[in-house]
Amino acid sequence: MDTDLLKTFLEVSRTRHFGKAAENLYLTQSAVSARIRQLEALLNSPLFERTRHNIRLTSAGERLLPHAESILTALHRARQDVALHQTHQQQIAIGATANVWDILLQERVTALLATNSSRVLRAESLSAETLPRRLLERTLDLCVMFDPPKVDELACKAVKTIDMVLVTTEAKTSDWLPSEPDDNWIMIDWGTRFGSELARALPELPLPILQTNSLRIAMNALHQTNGCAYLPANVVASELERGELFIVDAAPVLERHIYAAWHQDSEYQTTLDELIAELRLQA
DNA sequence: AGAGTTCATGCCGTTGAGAT
DNA sequence: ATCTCAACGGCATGAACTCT
Repeated sequence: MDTDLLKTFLEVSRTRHFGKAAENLYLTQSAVSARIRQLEALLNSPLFERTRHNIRLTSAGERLLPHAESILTALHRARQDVALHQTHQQQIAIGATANVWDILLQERVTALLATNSSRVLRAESLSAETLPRRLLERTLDLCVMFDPPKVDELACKAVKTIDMVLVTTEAKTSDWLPSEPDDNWIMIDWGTRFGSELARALPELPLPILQTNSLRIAMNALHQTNGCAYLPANVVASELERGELFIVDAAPVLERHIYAAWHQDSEYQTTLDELIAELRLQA
């Protein structure tokens, strides 16, 4: 199968528009139309429902989507691997959720690169749902995340424990807890387990004014709204010191474990062990 | 020669202005 | 408020062209 057909399929499914897809691919609309028709003939199944001003994926199209993505990612990786083989280098693909990159990995990966490691890294920020699938497809070698994947083929270990503290932008009394909408409670996605632990620990929490999986968005909103949020103690340490943030004494400190996961049959097992050590991800 | 692309055109649904 | 109709937008198709 020609990968151009898959690229075209992904672009049309992304833009939901033949003309826009054609523009993005530097083709004419009719070329895009022809490619999609060709792919549909190849798979013997319609991939899009064409109604005026509304292109929708059919169920066959929906099923093709993850396959198309992984085929193209795998091909891209294979090309890089072959190129790197000539220089005797290894490429390791690391995936993590946005907030794990923010609070832990970004800084460490940058530090690792600065040490002139012979490894070539590929860093991807992905949703928690996508990470295990990408390990199984072997388009990622190592994942770092809040919730351990429950898949037999994947090995997993807790590599870090982080203390989460409730902070506000203004000092509060010792018995204060957020309970009103005006308290501007900001909910950050620290994994499924955190959500249930939080509900148990603070059942009176109001509805969040913002829910996000990005630490940067949360921090911004926290300062803009004078709100409150559960954040990693290490991240807010300097702001606490400077008096820009305050710990809510009445709220419990919640521990979050961060897990590293990889494929049990990974060909890079030794390299991954070394990498976990170099990234200081030891429990 | 064959595959892929462009160009011109057709078909059909949507939109919006004007008439009733 | 509803209807009509022209203009527009968007996908499909076939002939011609280009490239390898």
